Amino acid sequence: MMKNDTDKIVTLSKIKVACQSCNLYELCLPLGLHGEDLDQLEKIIKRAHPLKKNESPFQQGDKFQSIYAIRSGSVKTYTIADDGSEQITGFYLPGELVGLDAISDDCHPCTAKALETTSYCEIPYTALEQLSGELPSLRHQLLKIMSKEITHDANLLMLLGKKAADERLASLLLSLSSRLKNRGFSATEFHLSMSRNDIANYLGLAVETVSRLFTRFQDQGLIQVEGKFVQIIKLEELKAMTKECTCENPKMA
Amino acid sequence: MMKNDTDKIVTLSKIKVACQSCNLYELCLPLGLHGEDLDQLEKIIKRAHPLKKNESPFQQGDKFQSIYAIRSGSVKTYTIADDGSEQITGFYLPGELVGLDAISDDCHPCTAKALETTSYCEIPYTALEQLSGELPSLRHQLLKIMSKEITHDANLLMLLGKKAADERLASLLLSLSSRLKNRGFSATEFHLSMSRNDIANYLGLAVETVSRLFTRFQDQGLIQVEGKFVQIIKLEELKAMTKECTCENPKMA
DNA sequence: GACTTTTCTTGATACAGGTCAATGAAAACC
DNA sequence: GGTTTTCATTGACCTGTATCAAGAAAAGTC
Repeated sequence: MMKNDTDKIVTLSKIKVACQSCNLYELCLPLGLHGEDLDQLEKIIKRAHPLKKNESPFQQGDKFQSIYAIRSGSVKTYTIADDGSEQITGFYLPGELVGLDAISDDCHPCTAKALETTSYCEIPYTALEQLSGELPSLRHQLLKIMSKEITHDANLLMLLGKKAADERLASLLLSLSSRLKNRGFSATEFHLSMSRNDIANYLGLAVETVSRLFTRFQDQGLIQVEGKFVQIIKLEELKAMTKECTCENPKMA
Repeated sequence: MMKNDTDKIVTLSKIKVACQSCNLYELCLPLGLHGEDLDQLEKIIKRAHPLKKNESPFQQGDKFQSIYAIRSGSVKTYTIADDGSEQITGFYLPGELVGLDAISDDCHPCTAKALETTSYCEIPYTALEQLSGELPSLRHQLLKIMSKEITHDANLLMLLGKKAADERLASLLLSLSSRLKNRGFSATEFHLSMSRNDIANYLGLAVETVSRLFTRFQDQGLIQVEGKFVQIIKLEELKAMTKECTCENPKMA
């Protein structure tokens, strides 16, 4: 039963999709582009074969060539430290761009790996940077997306720096919920394409803690879990949870 | 004695400095620009009066107008959550750009505050975005700086997600050390312009923990501390500290 | 210079969440 | 279909760091 649901979500895509007809148009790079301009962008975009689960479009240390727009499926990015420990830096959903962190050093600081069957568009960066010189809308949108990535990371910092374990998990669930909603999926029922281990790693927790939290949330009637299938029952309470932090010092200026 | 040292570092700047003669040229936005192009960039840059300690160039929620390049001094950025708790998202040194996270929503998601007397250049964003269309080098450098910000945040995530308290403090000290070095200051002796409280907040720790760590590091002979003045004695050992993480699972693929 | 306020340090105690260990449940593989 | 391997859950225990409390040192203020 879960398998079927996953497939339903995953296999929306056909291999050959133009930006014009892509339902992610509003979320992705081409937002604001039309006619001739959009054609130009499409000309530089390569559409590759979908990735199978666990395949990587690029590895940490690879020379930076392209950024990648997820079309369907999902991807995680992670860095491996010198000591071999892995830190997941993000989960990416359809319409999101992966690889923007490679621009500064011309080399990918993290590895991307498909969490499930995932199709994507490859956008050669040199061409993109050049084209963004000619198309103000594209330039605008690119900078905007990069800025959003910075904001997102800053939020995550807040999360890892200050929040308790339950608030962290709640935040992740809410983030996925709202992003999925924006993409036309249900905000209240969805599949987690990542493992408990991935979630724990991302949130800076132990797997056991994450597992316990899922059952606790369920006991509290906040969510309904069955393996990777999650149903959010009390969205508002989850939201409240991420807000009412333990620390109560409103005097700080 | 500490006051004097601080002043020495802070008051390098004169109010009117053109990018051409600014010693931060290599680190800042104009990198790669010359002659005519550099003139164009300079034309849009405003140079404002220095900020006194605790003054803010912008506040959380302000409409986004400009990004800010620090010329001398230093700045912290922080967000205030709904519950009033504050999370510091970054410390910025000369040559670094503050406010890039505001591009995506056209509104500053954080407040910036001077940690000491700080001079800066204000760069109106609309003009910058437009100009970056005409000047490939500028466009390149802007994207690069934004990408670096993303990478930096990702590192910090790693820090807060996985590392123990002592590794976090070591990382911060090393980050400051190397950034100061790049800016022509000493890598081994410097002032912390931020309070212990700020450090603790940034690293997701309690002030008491930070304080204890400073004394412990000193007892271990790693550093020498006197208030805000820090001298790094064993740079290599500090570096080793940030690498040898507790978790030893090199089997993870 | 005395007074107030803030910042920093140090000690004692408590608890959230990590670690270890064991079992159950899915996937993956042959 | 059974076996192996990976993943998830649950319990018992322990440790690092937060919290509470109190004093010392700086930094502002008059």
